[in-house]
Order: sequence, then C-alpha cells, then structure tokens
Amino acid sequence: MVKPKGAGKRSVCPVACALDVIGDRWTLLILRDLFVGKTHYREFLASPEGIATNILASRLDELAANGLIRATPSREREGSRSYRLTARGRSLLPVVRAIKEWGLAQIPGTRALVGMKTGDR
Amino acid sequence: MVKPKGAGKRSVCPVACALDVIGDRWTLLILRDLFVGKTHYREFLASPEGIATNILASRLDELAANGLIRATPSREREGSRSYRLTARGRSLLPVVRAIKEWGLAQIPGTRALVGMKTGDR
DNA sequence: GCCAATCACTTGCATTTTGCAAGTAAATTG
DNA sequence: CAATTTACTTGCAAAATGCAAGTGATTGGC
Repeated sequence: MVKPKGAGKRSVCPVACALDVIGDRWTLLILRDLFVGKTHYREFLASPEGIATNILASRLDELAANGLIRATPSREREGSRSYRLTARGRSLLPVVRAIKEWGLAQIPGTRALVGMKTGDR
Repeated sequence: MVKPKGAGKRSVCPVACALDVIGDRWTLLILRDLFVGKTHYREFLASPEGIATNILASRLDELAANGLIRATPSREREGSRSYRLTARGRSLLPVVRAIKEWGLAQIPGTRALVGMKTGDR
C-alpha cells in the first residue's frame, strides 16, 4: 500500500488507498491529458487549467513513481522526456470517464475534449 | 460553472469542472462515507483516515453549497445535522465505484467496506 | 561557429490549504 | 445539578500550491 499523504491514517479501504495515489485535482487533470494523448511537458503545461511548472514536474514524477506512467527519452527533443500511461495507468480510464460523464451531466457549459480515447488501446 | 479552486483558470472541460467540485481527497472520502450510509458528523469523524474537524465541517458545507448533499436537523440529536446525498450527489456513484474498483484491482491489501450501496437507491 | 530564443525543468518565496489541538456552546447522561 | 459528550469553531504550525525568476540544454537562424 502507498503511504498515505499528509496525516491521513492507514486504511484498508480501496477508495482511500486509490485516493492516496490519484486523489488530487492536478493528478487527475494530468491523467485526463494523458488519455487525450498528450505526452510532453509542454503539452500538459498548455492545458487550459494552467498548472504551475513545479506542480507539473512533481506530479509527473509521482505518477511515474507510482507506476501509472513511464517516462522515456523523447524522440522529438533531446533531453526531454515522453510520458505515457502504463497498463496500470490505463486501467484508470473508468475513473476519468465517470468524472467526465458526471461533469457533462451536472455542470452546464461543459463540453468534452476532442480526441479522448474512450475505446481500447 | 463552479468557480475554479485556487489559481486554476476557467475551462470547459467536464473533467476539470467536475474536479472543481469533487477533486480533493477529503471530499471524495466523505462521499464514500455518504454512500456507505453515514449521515452524522460523528460518523464521518470516525472514519479510519482521520479527517480534521475543521476540514470535515468545511467540506460538508461545500458539499451542501454545491448541491451534492442536504443538511437537515437531526432526529437523533437536537442541534446537530443529518447529511444526506441529493440526487445530484447520488449521481456520483459511478465515480466512487470506479475509484473503488481500481483500488481493489491495483492496490494489494485493500478490502471493500461492508455496506456500500452499489445498487439503486 | 555564434548568439538568441525556446524548452524542460528547478528554485525561492508568497499565499493558501491542511493538520493539530484547544476552545466553546449546546445537549445528554448520571 | 455537575460532569461528560458532541458538534462544531478557532488559532496557529506545517505542508502544499502558486507565481515568477533562474538555469542549463537544445534548437534555429545567420
């Protein structure tokens, strides 16, 4: 089990343990971007929500440390990394999709991003 | 649309807008507890993750302000409130369930809470 | 090859949020 | 009635986020 963030105590609850890995806004937004097909720092940085550079770098590191993404040397630019979902990370699709669908149903003015992969890899 | 938390910019993305409402660990844990059937402050406080009293009070207020729960005078104790999911709140069940199932599948040592309502109200 | 621009992060510090523990008023219990 | 319990509230320390500048590497133009 992942060590709980903050002062939260240990719990065997799968919701709590999952939230220790993904339970913050920026992590989930980055996951959304990964499902949309973004792979590079610059792309995540350009998302409309405006993540801070330190938060983005830190979150990508954590996602990699938790086995949700793999960072490989980029073929586009020397010295930068390409980030891709692992199978473990891809298995979060139902979570991201459920959030999206709730948002579409309950929040006026929202529109789905073009290109989010909802099918099989 | 709900005003974005922190310095996040406005976005039409349903994931981002939904996360403005529910995208933090404590909110999702409280939602879990509500689905389990907890209704009172004391019950949420007793969850194994150990939420702080100020965070609990603040989150319950926000959930109510966002129309996800309704606070009514408690029949159990004078002067306290009973918190229940609204229909809008209940429509988050697929989100909480998806998180739970990911946790069960991906995080060793987790066990589902007894009594979480997965069927229809 | 040189230099400016761009990029991928990193750093320093201000602001905000969370966490801890004590406080307070109301309600319950003995 | 006094003590205990409960439902929050408050004050402040610790942690996280946000902003903006910094740094080294790479690219592109000349």
